[in-house]
Amino acid sequence: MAHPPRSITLHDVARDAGVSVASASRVLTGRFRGEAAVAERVRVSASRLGYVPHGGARALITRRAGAIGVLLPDIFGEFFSELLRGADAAARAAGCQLLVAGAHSRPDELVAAIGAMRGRVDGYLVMAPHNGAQPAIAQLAAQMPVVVIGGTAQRSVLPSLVVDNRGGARAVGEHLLTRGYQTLAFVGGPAGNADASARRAGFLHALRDTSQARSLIELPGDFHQQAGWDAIRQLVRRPKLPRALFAANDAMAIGALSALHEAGIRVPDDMAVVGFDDIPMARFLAPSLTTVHVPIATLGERAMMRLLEGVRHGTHETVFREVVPTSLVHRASTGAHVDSSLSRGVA
Amino acid sequence: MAHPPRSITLHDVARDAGVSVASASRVLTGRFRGEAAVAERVRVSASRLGYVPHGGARALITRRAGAIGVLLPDIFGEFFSELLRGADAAARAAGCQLLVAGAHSRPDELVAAIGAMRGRVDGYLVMAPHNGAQPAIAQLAAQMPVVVIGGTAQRSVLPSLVVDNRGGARAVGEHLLTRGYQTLAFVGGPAGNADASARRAGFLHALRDTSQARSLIELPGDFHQQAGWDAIRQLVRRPKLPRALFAANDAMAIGALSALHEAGIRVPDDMAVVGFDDIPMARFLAPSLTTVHVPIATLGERAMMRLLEGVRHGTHETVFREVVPTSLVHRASTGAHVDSSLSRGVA
DNA sequence: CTGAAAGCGCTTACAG
DNA sequence: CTGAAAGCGCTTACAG
Repeated sequence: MAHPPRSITLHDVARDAGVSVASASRVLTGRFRGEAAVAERVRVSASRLGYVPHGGARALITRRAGAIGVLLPDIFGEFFSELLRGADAAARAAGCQLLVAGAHSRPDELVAAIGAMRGRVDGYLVMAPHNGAQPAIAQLAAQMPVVVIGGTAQRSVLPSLVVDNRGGARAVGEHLLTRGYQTLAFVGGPAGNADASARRAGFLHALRDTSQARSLIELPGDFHQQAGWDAIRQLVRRPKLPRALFAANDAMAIGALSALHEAGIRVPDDMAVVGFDDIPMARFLAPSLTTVHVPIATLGERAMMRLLEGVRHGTHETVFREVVPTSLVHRASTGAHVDSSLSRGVA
Repeated sequence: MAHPPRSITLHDVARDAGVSVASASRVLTGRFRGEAAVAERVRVSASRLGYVPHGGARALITRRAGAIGVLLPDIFGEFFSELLRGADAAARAAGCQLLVAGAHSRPDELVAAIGAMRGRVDGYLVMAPHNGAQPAIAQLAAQMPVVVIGGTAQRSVLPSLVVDNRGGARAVGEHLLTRGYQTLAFVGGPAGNADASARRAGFLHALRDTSQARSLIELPGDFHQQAGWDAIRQLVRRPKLPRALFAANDAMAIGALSALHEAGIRVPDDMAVVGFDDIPMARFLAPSLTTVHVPIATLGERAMMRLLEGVRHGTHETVFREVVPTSLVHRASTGAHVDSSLSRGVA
């Protein structure tokens, strides 16, 4: 293992500026109370020598790593880049780094990732929608500030930010019923995924609340586009096509639109399609996708802000549950008017 | 600032196991040569006390941070999550963490992000397609292992992995000409973006190489969906529509498909559309998108692997330029047959 | 093999 | 105000 050439330390800067390391440290951390000229000399030396503080040494003494661990279930799709974008913005505003790890589908992988970050982060932002991950997260939260995003069981006692999945899905059900759709299909999310379950529950709730006659076909899914595609392939084999399809997320709705297009089934004329998430691309689909808007970047940002509060005040015992509201966005895939904001340059 | 309760240190483990910290350290880092029973005692103590090494202290003494800084121009869209996924996989395989920072459009922001990571990373993976960022990166590379992904100027002397933009774009031009399209439009990328320039150059090259009469309309773009949408709005105002559109990336092609759909212009019958990147969603568009395949996750993975090599051997002086090949994928948006791999469950 | 000790680079009481 | 010194938690020559 070759070592990088020994880099410039505070000692070098201090000597160059003719002061003690203590004074140099004070200047550079803004705690210096002496003559301005001396401070200036230190700053000049530091920048001329290209000094950069050693993060590890600083973390050792300040007991603050200056970084937040971000654990994602899997890194793919627009959803996660949006979430990360929000978290990154909030962390940067607080001068904090992001240590990111993705692709944890099994609880033991999550535990391993948590362990690998120990000692180098001040807290964790965790997205682990699978119910099996709960115990590991709860244990972590007992020792460190943790904020969970989405997908916690109802009775969870973890600090968490959750999307109003039930409310959003219920609005979808009501919308479809109001528009007179009687035969419906639902493509679900991964088994054991709390967000997916809540969306299903909300949708069923809306259907139950009506006296209208209606039928519902449920199809399995996993949040990937292919699942939406497969769902349509299943449906076309049936004697009668349902008039509306609700996919538990946008990616599957996109897959469904693709298969419908290929099968020559018109949307929304022959079948209406609704998604969930409102990823940035949803409005640019053909036809544009009616979906439940989730403020994804804001979700990441809020979660990070609350986590940083906990880190700052050492109050990681505080349990809270903040629900982020959702709203149904009517677009062309359910026959609504085309979203006019497009022409106003909203990206 | 509240401090977390002082955590378990190696000292605690050593005392609990009845050995010196040196021996405890040796056991835990696999350098212990004594009795197996002693080693076992240390391991038991460590796990019972919930010991986790302090990353900062370890970095201080080993001069290895165990993390790689990843600098992205902006975190959005499927492209970046794919790239990150590949980089994450390679880093994890090497037991390395990812310190991620995004949204650097201006060179000075990039410099700031680099500075903030100094002392806590062993190397940098940089994606900074804007030409103005070159000097900052070159300076960085003189001191630390760096690998640049995509978008470097032709004569760059930085270790880099670049996509074969020219070749891919040229194939698009040739394909369109071969199919007899004579009136073409091109939507470019951001000004000063090296990837975008190379794609334009490759496309123009193909058009120049033919004796066929043809016309080309160039439209400005910025890699966002909206730009593709706007491009179509521009084109429909003209007296005559071009027969084929090439967008410098998939996001803009998606925006174009959306606007074409809304305008009632059929794809590919009235206008063929081609993108670049082959993001996972491309095959699920309606119609499915003909585009240039870029192995995005592989790109991130390869780049990380080469970077880690440099870190391991301290050979960050080695300059290389690895070109990742691209290939044109024919789908429905240019009238090709529908991609049959869909039905084989490829997500 | 094993432990006492030095030292990585930094910040911060503690004296002066 | 300012500097010498202690010490954060760890690894690794160096003796024994």
